[in-house]
Amino acid sequence: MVFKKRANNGFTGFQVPVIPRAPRSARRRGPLKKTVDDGQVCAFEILASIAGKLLEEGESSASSNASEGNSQGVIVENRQDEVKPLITEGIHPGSCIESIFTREVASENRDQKPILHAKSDFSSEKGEKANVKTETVESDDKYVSYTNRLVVEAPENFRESYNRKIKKGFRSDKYGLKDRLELYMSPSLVDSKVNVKYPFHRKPFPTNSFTKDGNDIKLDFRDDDENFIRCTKVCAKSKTFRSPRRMAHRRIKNLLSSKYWNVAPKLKDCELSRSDLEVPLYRKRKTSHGSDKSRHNTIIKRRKFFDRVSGVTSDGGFSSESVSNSPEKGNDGHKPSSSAKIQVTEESRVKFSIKSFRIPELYIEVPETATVGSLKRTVMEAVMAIIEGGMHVGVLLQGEAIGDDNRTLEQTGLSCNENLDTLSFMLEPSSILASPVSCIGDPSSQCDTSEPTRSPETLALDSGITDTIDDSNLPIIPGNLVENNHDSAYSPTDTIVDKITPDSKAIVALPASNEALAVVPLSQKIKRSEFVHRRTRRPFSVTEVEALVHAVEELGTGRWRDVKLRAFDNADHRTYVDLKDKWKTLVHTAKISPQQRRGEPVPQELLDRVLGAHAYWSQHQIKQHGKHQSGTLKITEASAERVSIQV
DNA sequence: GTTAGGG
DNA sequence: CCCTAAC
Repeated sequence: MVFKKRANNGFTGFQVPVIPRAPRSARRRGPLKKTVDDGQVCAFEILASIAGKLLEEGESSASSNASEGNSQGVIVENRQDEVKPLITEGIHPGSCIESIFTREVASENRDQKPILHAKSDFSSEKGEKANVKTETVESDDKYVSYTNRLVVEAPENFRESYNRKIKKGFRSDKYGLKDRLELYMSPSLVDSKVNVKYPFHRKPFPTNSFTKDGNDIKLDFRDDDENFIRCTKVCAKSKTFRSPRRMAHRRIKNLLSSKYWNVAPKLKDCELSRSDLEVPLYRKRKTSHGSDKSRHNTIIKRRKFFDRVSGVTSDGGFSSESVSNSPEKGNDGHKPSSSAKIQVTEESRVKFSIKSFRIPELYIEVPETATVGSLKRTVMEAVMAIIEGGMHVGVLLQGEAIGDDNRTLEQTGLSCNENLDTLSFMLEPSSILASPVSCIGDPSSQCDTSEPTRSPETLALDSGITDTIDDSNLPIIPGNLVENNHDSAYSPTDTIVDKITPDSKAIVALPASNEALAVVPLSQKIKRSEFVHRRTRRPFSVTEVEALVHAVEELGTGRWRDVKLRAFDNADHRTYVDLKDKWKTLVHTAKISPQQRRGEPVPQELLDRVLGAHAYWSQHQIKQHGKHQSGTLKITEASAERVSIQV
């Protein structure tokens, strides 16, 4: 494994892959495709490709609209007097691809079930037909009565030939599909607005989507037939997972459940091969990576990067195998260059198999009208944002970070089964992006996770990072990151693992072999991380400003908690301190000339109200003291007054 | 835990 | 947005 560092930029191992020119959102998604183990995203991508292709070919306006950009969705207004095909969409054979039709109706109209006719003629060149059926899921959401899901199942042979074609290239003209799937909405749906979503439509992306050439890490994911097959299989059974039932969920919180990225490295084996006793006691460090082979290398099987939505399985992502371009590629292993000062009396192998990394708590908010597709993208971007920032690995033993990176596994007690049970790995984002994604505010606005996640911060590790990290015996232990390049092998340069807090958004890998343990180690006794990074910047939208102003007008400027509760109770990412700060800047903004203002312009009307409220509460704060509601000011005059003075 | 204010 | 003193 060769992690190279970029000049002055610290550890960049897990930054975004360099993907050519493409919309950011598209780029972000890239890496995921090949990384999903269970194939879900894989399926999505395939579908996306097909859909994209078909849409390209499609003549309908809906189709062409949808194929633009990332195609968040197309709204088709159904006319009463006609039954017209709403969409033409490609379906991934063998999978339960959903074609999401949400019907937005008021609750009183719920009895009027939408009818979705699926005219299927999804057949391969050989004439194998796919089964197409629709399922209508009744939503418990008031505004989305029904969601129709389209399920397409193709015979095995169909699937395979299909996939084979896919494999040859997404741009192939032949997908083995003769016909398209056409959906008709029943006339009974008159005058209800029907959203036709293309949740999975995306641009095809290159096969080697997670690559970084040059001096940086190169992660190369390549699918093979096996993957595709597995992919489809899994998809078939993952229906429920993708059920759009709750697509209108107002706030999806704890979407990914686990509070930390803890997960379980499955420590299958802990085998100590006693065959390497000839290893020298003192091994001279070699900074040249891996020229010196040895069996002392760590074996990490490569897996996919993500484990469903909720999981980043890492072992692939970080494994040496993934770094296919390292000069040492093909080498059986590398001498643990960093072990120079380590006394190795016998060489043993400890195998680590990290099953997956889960994603920490993510807060996501989307409008009720958001599509499942956009939700997925949102989650995806949130996840990618975290990953892009780069990560570090820490090792926890029985919940406690192993601080001494110079110790050998053996010395640390990691070479015996007992301890392996309580071993956990931890990924820490270099830049915190804990929960940056949200789409509250006006629903019309695109659910665009703006703000590219801040560029990875330079880490404390910076100076300590090695130019190359050998795929040595401790590849996932920070010590390697820190030590390799330094002769002072014993200098306690380890700062990472030392302090990690439960809310440090760390990703922790836990032994999967023991479910019970999967929850244990991280929660306690972990110290605070030094890598407490800033939250991502999230500019207030006009809508939010409006809400804030309104609340302050009523509550005054000294009750931020109340303001929060009243106006931002469901916006978890806005703390009352945030609101207070925002108000502060609002007041400032209102006072300066429009030319000096930056960011999304706040309507002057709002700024006027800000000044008005500010003035009012400045004067009335003292009087108000104990009282509460009475303060509901009528600052109309005050405002005007103020404005005239100010302007 | 909240507020208020400087950074 | 962060940090923290002060309550």
